[in-house]
Amino acid sequence: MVDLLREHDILPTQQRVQIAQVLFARPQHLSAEDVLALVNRDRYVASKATVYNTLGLFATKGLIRQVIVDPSRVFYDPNTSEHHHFYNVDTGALTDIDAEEVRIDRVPELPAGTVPEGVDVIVRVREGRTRS
Amino acid sequence: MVDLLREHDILPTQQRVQIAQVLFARPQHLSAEDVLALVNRDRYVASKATVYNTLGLFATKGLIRQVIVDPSRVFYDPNTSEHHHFYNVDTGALTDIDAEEVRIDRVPELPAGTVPEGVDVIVRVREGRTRS
DNA sequence: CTGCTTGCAAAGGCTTTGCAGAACA
DNA sequence: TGTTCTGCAAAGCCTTTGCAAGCAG
Repeated sequence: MVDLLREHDILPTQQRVQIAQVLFARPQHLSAEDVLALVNRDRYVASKATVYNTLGLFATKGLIRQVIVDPSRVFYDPNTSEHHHFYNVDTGALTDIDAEEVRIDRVPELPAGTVPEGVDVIVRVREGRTRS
Repeated sequence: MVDLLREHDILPTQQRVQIAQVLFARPQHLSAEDVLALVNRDRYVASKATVYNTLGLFATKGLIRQVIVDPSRVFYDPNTSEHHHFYNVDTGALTDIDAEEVRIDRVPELPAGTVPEGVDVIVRVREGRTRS
């Protein structure tokens, strides 16, 4: 974990290591509030300010990725490889979609003077019986 | 404009008609704050509360569409036909992508018990010289 | 008239910030 | 030791809400 941080030019402090461990414990999508709660579950590790600052830092350094699907909060995804998301608008559940499952036939020319940064595909779903 | 509202089961009040006129003046992507400013530009038409409530109502009724690309604010798009967006993370500029320009080869099976709600494709770009 | 809508101001949720003290190389 | 990080509390932003007065049908 310490090495992972170093590889991304992040000084591995106590708090950052603990926060990274929470994020990378398994593939998941956590809000800042989730991370704050999890990192301090057993014993006090980091303040709210530190959690927010650290998540922002990790995202900037490319260690994790922001998932923007809900205007009320940002989710953080430890999986930075190309993939997409289902978002259940009723429950808030966020699920991965493999990159291969979505073929983007080709994106039009980018606006002048811009370079690509990434492509997000969000498939919104809601609770409901599939007509069958 | 009045008819457009009626078709969507929206009681066409003064404020709602004015707000709709701002939104549908041309294809564009406006934040709530933008709408508030535009609708009151010449003379006072609607309060902040009414603008927010009205935008929410219009979105719920399918008259306009929310575009969620920035955690700090929601954009409203009068174009409800299938299409996608470029988002310039440096300038905040939002541009349309025609639906035909992006072919989604097929989305994987939806999570159990859910029905599709919509697909959003966001191509994030940033300022930069295209290496050429 | 009766119900829905509006507006004000206050509250709310999430996130950022200023600054002093603590940790790090 | 010099620099960077942490934490607290306060501030900030966008958005929602409660409630009384006003408008629509």
